Amino acid sequence: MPTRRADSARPATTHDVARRAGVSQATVSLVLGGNPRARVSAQTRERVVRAAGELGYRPNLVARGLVQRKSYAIGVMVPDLSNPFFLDVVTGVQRVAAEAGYAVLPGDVREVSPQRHLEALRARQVDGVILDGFGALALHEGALSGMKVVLVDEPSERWPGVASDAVGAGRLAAEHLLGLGHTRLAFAGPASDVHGLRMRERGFVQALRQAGVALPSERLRRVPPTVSGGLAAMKSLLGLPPAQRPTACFCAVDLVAAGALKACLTAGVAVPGAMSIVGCDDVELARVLTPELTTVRVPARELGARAARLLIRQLDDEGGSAPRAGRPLPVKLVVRGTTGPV
Amino acid sequence: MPTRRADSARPATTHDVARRAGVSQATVSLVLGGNPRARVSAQTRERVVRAAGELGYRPNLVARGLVQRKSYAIGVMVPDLSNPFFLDVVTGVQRVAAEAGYAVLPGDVREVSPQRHLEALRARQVDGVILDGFGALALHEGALSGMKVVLVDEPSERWPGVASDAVGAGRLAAEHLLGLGHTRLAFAGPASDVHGLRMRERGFVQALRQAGVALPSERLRRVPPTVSGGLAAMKSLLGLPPAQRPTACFCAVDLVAAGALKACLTAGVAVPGAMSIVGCDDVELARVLTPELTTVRVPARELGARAARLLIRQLDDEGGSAPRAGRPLPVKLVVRGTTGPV
DNA sequence: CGTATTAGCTAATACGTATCATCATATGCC
DNA sequence: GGCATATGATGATACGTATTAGCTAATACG
Repeated sequence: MPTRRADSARPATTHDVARRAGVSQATVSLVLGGNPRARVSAQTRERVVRAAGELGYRPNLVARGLVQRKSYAIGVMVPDLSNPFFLDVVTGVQRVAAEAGYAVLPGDVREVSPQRHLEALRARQVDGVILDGFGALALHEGALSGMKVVLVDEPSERWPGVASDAVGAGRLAAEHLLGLGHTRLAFAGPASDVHGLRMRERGFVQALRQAGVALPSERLRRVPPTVSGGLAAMKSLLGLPPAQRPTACFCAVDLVAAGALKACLTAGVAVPGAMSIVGCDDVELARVLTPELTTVRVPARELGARAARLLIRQLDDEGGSAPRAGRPLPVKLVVRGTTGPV
Repeated sequence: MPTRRADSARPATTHDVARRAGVSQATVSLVLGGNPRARVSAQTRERVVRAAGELGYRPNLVARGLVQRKSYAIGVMVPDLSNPFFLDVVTGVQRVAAEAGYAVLPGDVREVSPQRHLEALRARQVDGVILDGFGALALHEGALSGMKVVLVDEPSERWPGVASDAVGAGRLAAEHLLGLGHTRLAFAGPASDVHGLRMRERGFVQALRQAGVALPSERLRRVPPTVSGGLAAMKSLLGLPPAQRPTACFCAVDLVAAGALKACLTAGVAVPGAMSIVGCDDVELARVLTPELTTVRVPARELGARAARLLIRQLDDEGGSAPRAGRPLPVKLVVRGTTGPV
């Protein structure tokens, strides 16, 4: 009890392996460490590998990180992980990060402020950060100084980013509804200044204007990007006098569309008979609803995957110049059950 | 270009602070490091704090972790983060972990095997792991050897854990449906050997048996714990000859219930008129559906929070004995729109 | 006044790995 | 055989922090 022997519960280190294999710690590091092109004879290599196996050696990434000044971890921050869209983005990041040997520290911002979260990530020496859904708000802070950053759906001069064709998304929704003969249209979108969402609205409005269709402000609803936000928006739209009441509504976020649909169904308004609804994102929920939601698919996973590739390339190229963003990812209209002719 | 001066972009270290404050590195560590009860004069403390502020010093958690043999990070593994229930569990963990100064590395298992993920967590020197929804499968592996572990909804002799009253959940669902006069009942649940879900089934079956109501195997459906699983299950139940067709169904997972509901609605089967449906979990989705889902609320966040507290107490008590699990968390029937009399 | 105690600070070391300069040995070539 | 070179392994050092033993100066005590 008082004396504590060499604790076998303590994980084996390169020193332990070296001792057992009869070589130096440096040699062990060369054999088991990163670069496989180290000059080590096949014989000693074999001895080291065997000893490592026998001791159950696992490299300590913390120690490695300290000396290499690299943690092989990246952070990703989104506004709300409970929105499946953002979860998909993170999943996309995770997939390519895992392949490249990077861990991902996902950050929701519901619980803790972006600034604090960024500080935590920095303290843990993440090699870079992917930011999705933050307006100029968080970006102008010096909180990002000295960090490698990739933005999602947020154009910037300072940092590279990836984006989806948000304007196109709004446009597609508008054209679809116009094509069905709707002229009294409504829009429900988040009040936030998230750039991507603003662009969806802009695309929608632009297409309407080009078609000579008006979007009066009483049919514009700015609500939180949640189901209850959509619920409130549609309730209020349904309360308009018949002459102003829309026959179709574009919701810039699927969750909002889900709320809008629910408002209609509980109010006895037939969908798509009396009200057509178009969402945007194409989250899994869209196919769970009845009727299934017509929406614009935004390739969330691909968005995340590209962001991760962009960041990791930047990291592996050892301070190489930040690569420029590619073209916006195309979006696609997916017609399902919530839209129909007037 | 060739010569590289002291790079001011490199974050300040305790040495830098020490130099600027005119004290030793050790003193800086005493002032800024963990324990605030270090004996340092107010004067030097002030000098150090100011110097740190001027240099924008941030402690390097990697280095600290190396010497303290503690990373202040915990891992949490769930089967599927896209299931909001598990996301809620993780959120609960995150909340209390953040308070205690721990970071959380959430792990989905859809992309990478549990074993690989555990290895990654171990390599990053996490201080402990919270495991949810893994059967005996992953547990009997030696992959957990030497790790501090807390289980969620999975009883074990070896590791402490927290649990919800899964048997009670099944029971509540049964009693509710029996109370409405249903006697031809069905069950749809995951085929997996996840213990918590099995117990939900057991509670349901037990309560039926006590009421003298049979649950013949043709009204038992084992499907993946997803929406499409529920869809398939209900489709197949609706295909039964009228004499065998159930008038109500308990789905052990809300997602399955959502699929079941959709199957009914698209088949023109009135809910709750011709079919009552009870889910389990009470995820947000339950209130998005129309009609809203009657379900049994399982306190996911609280489950995660307790698991985190259990783990962190274990960690802070410096190898203290693993605390025993408390009582199962109570569950609660939430009657909404998918159940009604026969 | 001499000694014991304490407060306040520092030098040295450790954590586990990567990496570089160095050294010993083997091989090539004329 | 003698020299240049390539190969294979090692010792030493660094990464940024925590921590302990120990040192100095000041204070307490008899």
